[in-house]
This record gives sequence, structure tokens and C-alpha cells, in this order.
Amino acid sequence: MSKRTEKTIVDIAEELQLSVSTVSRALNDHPNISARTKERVKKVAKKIGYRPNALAAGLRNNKSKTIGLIVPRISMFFPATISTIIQNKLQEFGYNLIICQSNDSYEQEVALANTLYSARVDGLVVSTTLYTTDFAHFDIFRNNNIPLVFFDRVPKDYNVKVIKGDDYRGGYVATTHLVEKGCKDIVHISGPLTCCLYSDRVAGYKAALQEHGLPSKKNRIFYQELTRENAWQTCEKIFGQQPYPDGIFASNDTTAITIIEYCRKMHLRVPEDVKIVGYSNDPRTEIVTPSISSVDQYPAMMGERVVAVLMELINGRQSAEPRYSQEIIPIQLIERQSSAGKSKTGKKKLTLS
Amino acid sequence: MSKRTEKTIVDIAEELQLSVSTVSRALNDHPNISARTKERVKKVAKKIGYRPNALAAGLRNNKSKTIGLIVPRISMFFPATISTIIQNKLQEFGYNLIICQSNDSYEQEVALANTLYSARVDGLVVSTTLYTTDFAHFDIFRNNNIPLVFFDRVPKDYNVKVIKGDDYRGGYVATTHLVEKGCKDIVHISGPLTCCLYSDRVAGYKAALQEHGLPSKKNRIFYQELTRENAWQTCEKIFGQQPYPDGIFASNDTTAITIIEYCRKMHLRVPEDVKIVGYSNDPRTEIVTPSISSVDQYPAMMGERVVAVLMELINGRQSAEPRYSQEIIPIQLIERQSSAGKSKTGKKKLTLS
DNA sequence: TAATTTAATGCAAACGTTTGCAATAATCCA
DNA sequence: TGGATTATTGCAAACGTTTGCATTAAATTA
Repeated sequence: MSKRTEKTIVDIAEELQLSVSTVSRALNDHPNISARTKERVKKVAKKIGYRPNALAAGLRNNKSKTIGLIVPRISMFFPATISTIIQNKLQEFGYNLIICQSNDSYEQEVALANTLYSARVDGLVVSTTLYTTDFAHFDIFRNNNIPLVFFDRVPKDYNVKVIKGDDYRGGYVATTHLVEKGCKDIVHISGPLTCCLYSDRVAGYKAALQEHGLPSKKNRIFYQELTRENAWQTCEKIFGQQPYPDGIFASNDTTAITIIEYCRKMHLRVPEDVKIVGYSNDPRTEIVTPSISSVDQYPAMMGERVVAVLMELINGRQSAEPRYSQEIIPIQLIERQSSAGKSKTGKKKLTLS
Repeated sequence: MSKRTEKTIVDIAEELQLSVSTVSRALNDHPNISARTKERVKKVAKKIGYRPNALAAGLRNNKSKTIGLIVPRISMFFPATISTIIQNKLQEFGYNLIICQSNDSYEQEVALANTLYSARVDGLVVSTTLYTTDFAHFDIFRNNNIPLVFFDRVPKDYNVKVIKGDDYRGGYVATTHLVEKGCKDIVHISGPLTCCLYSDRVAGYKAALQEHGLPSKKNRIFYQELTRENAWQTCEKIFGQQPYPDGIFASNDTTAITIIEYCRKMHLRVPEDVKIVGYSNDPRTEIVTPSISSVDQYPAMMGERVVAVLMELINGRQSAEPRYSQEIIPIQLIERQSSAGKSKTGKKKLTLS
């Protein structure tokens, strides 16, 4: 109700006839403050409802105990899961997290990087826009030795810590699986190649085809932002003319789900006529009919590694020298109905890496 | 690379032989600084890579240009969507958002409220835990006139701005719809009554039954945290003994989806044997087979209203006096296959409020 | 040209902490 | 009991801004 209620450390000092420095140390459990004083200080602190001003402390200490996170969007399964993990994990270390969404816009990403720097975050975690190829907006962080960790959608040729999934292997495993289930003509729907993630998966896809003596034709790969609308259009292209493919490897699950819906509408049987594998193991793959095989990326593990690396950087255990270092998180193919069928190998689960 | 690079306003002042106050005003486009000076200042600011220190400014101004948001979890459709809207909308006003998750834990919610206060956020937006019935941890905000807005899961009897969906009507509309489709024995699976949201929906459910001359029996309402596991168990209870219900109104979509899965496994036909309506219009309701009727809550509208109210409070246009004020966002039933069937009324869409 | 108004800039305090160093109080040992 | 050591506490500066007020420079007027 009252207008001027902000209690500060000096209010405590006055009430107890102590100096502010003593109060400050008492609150921070500094070793050479007597137990009695600490107790008294903490008691009145509680009594008058004192709350530390993190801005003041941050200014003085030159650290905010805050980490910034930039992701394309939190409405997508994978970044959402990772964000949650990161936030909860970070909490254990006494840091809190500013989650920001770039909405896959390069301009927004730049703006966010700047405001997060202004907020003097103690570290920055980023999964970039689909279209980020210039990383100069992160230079301020590098130049000032502020820990910088990228995950999932990571830069190429930018000296920085990187944690990513095993996308090459993911593409390889998914494609091999389809081949082993009998597919001879496999379409791949990929994201834009500006994002290294997708180029790795494409490479894996091509390698698997080659290894099994199947041709990889240019017109069997589609590059597009992996939205529902684009997926539908691409389906119309794919099934607009013969021959139909007998397998589709989609680089995300939204696309895979849309393919299922398209096939249902067009009376194409999945998996009998065409087999489908998606990517990310979004929980939605389990509730559609037929359920969709998908490549799991272990988001929990990735989130935990992000925090671990970040903490090492902050605590100076790792060289703060901005040097490229890449950590690969394994993947695992989860087989479901959408790719069921006669198997050459008879293996039930294809786990790798 | 260099160790000490943090450029400040005094670096600019020195370079231009100006006072820091002039530089500060120049950067903030203060009216009585000459255009020439502003230009010169901004030029070297850019040249030396100056970035304002938001901590220092915040300390001095007693405002951080930052808003706090506490939601149960961002992996759920509804809070995720609203968080996105709020963040993007807030950006337009020059505020940034600290998104925090309570994980539906009361203790975490308390801790988060405290750290956000310490961070001196200029406003706080909250959707509470399922179990929050004591709101004392928000008192600091109220007492210091820091704008406080609750949405969706809101407190009862706590003087504060509240924006919520029309849950009573939602319960009423969903139930009425099932009745009109011919259901005579409708089970309701509700969340815990500690959350006013659910009690409102239950009230709507009961009112609809009564209005159509149907009895509302105690043992046809289940109260539980609306998880997948609980939903499955409850299904086993419901269909563990005769008579089976012919309609189920579930208070969230995860539950509705699980019911569908259960029915499929048990060879119960939806909607022929039992009709189902969920809540929130999660996009997943559209991809399962059969697709699920659900109550849409207009998350975008709610998010926008939250920001609008918050901005009014911050700009002092609304009375900062912490007085209860409730705003109701309409709902709309989206009919899908899970509740299809003969309709008494023949109406195609039941839109209300 | 001098007096007056207006425009532009500078001084210094303040925001709430933390911390190196100095100072005081308490304890120990001979 | 006095001198030395150790345990507590206090002083004051610093972190990077912003802003009320004072000051100076420029423009206007008589």
C-alpha cells in the first residue's frame, strides 16, 4: 500500500547500528562476521522484508547471475524441451534464464543478442535462425569473454563451443532403415541448406543410398522451410506424377505428420504403399495413426550438456579462449508403424552412435 | 580477444572531450543537446562498440525494462502459445521478458517470485501452480506497486488484475454439446479443485446437465492432475464396470487424447459408443484419429490482453491501486469427429460468448 | 554594444551493492 | 599484566548510468 517501501541494506544497518559493509557480509555469510551478528542481521532482514537488489549487486560485481537463451520458437517440441531442461538445471546453479524467441527472423536474433548483452548476461546459449549465416552479432560476447554456447542449429566456421546432434548419422540411419524395410525409391524432404543441420542429414541420406547401391537423384530431394503448408504442397508435387516413391524421409515431424494426413486423404496406405520416417521424436508422432517412426535426439542429454559446458566456461575451468569445439549428442531411431514391413535384417530396433 | 573491453559512456566522453552527462543525454535524444553533438556522440559510440549497461541504468532509474513471467511449464500448448504472444508483443514496447517455469511446484513458484523481484522486474505476469492457494509470495509486488497480472490459472480472493477464459461457459458448452449429440451419461474428468479454473468448468458441466434434466452423480466426476498416466488409470476405472458412459468431457486435451488411445485399445468406438470433448484446442486434437472436439480458449487474444493491461498499469493509466478486476476471454467449441453423431438441433457449430 | 533571453553543456550526487584496507575489539600466551 | 595475535567491524571507493541545478556560450533584442 505505502509508496516508498523498498528496503535496503542501509535500513538494516541503521536498525542494528551496524555499518552497511558488515550487513552485506553478514547476508553473504562472509567468514569473518560473527555468528551472532549474522543471525541478528538476517532476522531484521526478514522482519522488514528486505530483498536484495540484483541490479545493484550485478553492477558492482559485473555479473548478473543471469543467462540468456535465444531459440527460434518455444512452441516447437525440441527447443521447448531443451529450454525447460536448461532452465531447471541452471536453477540448481543459482542462475536464472531469459528465454527469448527469434521467431526464425535474423533481424530479431540480432536485436535479441544486443539486448541480452545490455542486460549483461553472464552467458549466452543460442540455437540460430534457419537463415543465420553471418554471426557478427555474437562478436561482442566473444570479444568480452562472455561464455557463448550454441546447440542444435549451430554455426559453421565460427570459433565457439558447439553442441549438436549427430545429424549425419541421423540421416544415414533413417535412410538405411527405409532401405532395409524394402524401399527402393526414397524421397527426402529437407530444411534449407543454410542450416548445417540439414546439410548433414542430406549427406547421411546420400551416403546410405550409395552404400546400398541406390541412386540419389536431385529431384528426389526437396529443400524448404519445414512447415505444414510447405509439406502439403510438396506432397502434391511428389504424388502429382508417377512414379510414386515408396519411402519418405522427412527432416522434421511436422512434415512427417502432414504426409500422413495427405496420404490418408489420397487413400495411399502407410506403410504398405509408402513408408515414412520423421525427425526429432516429437510426442505427436505417437498419437497419430499410423504412428510415425522418428529419430530421437535426446533433448534432455543435450540440454544437460549445454549447461555443463556453460558452467565450465563460467567457472573458468575450460579455456575461455574462444576456440571451436564440437560435441556430438547421439541419436536413436524409434521404429513405429509408419515404416513397418518386411525387414531384411529382422532387427527390431536400430540403435546407433 | 582483449581482456578489458567494456566500453562505457565515459570512454565516449573522453574521446570527444565532453562531459558524461552530455553524452548520456545525447544518446537518449534529450531535447537540449545540439544535433551536431548527438551525431558526433552516436558516431563514436558505434565506432568503439559501446553497449549501454542496462544494470546501471536500471539501478539509477529504478526500472529494468524487464517483465517476469511465471507459468507452470512451457512444454504445454496453452502456456507456450501465450508466452510467445506476450514476448513478441512486449518487444514492441521495448520490454523484454524473463520466462520462468514453476513446473507446477509451489515451492519453485515462491522462489521464482523472489528472484524476479530481486531482478527488479517492472511487472509480473503469472499463471499459477495447480496447488497455489496461498498468494503471499506476491505481496511484495502488490505492496511496492509493481504491476501484477494473472491469467488462466488465477487466484480467487486476491486483490489483483485477472484475465481468464470463460471456464464456466466452456464447461457448459462442452456438456450441452454432448447432450445435444444424444449422450445421457456424461463423465467429467476434471483437474484438482484447488484451481478455480476447474471448479468453474465443473459448475458449467453441472448446470448443463441439470438444464437438460440429467442427473449429475458424484461418481461420474473425477478430480486429478491431468496427466497421461492419470488419464489412463481413470479410463480403467470408468470402463472397469458397467454401465459405460456414452460421453466424456475431459478438462484438457492430453486427457482426451489418452481416452481415445484407451478406447482404440479396448475396441470401443469413438464417437459411436462414447463421445469425447477436450479442452484447450491443442493442435494435437486435429491429428489424432478420430480428431477430437475441443474448447478453444483464444490464447492469442488472452496474451494480447495481458500485455495491454500490463502496459496500462505500467504507464499509470489504470489505477495502480491493487484492486480486483477480472476480464473474461470468450471460448468457442470446435466440433470434430470425436463427438459427431445425430444432433437434436442440427446446428453445425456451437459458438458462444 | 550592452543587456537579456535562450540554447547547450558541465558538476556532482544518487541508485544499492561489494570489497580492499584500516581500525578496533577480543583473545591468547608468556 | 602487557604485548602480540586473531577475530570483528567500519570507512570509503567503485560499478555505469541519469538528472536537478548551475554554468557557460550563443543568439536575440533594445
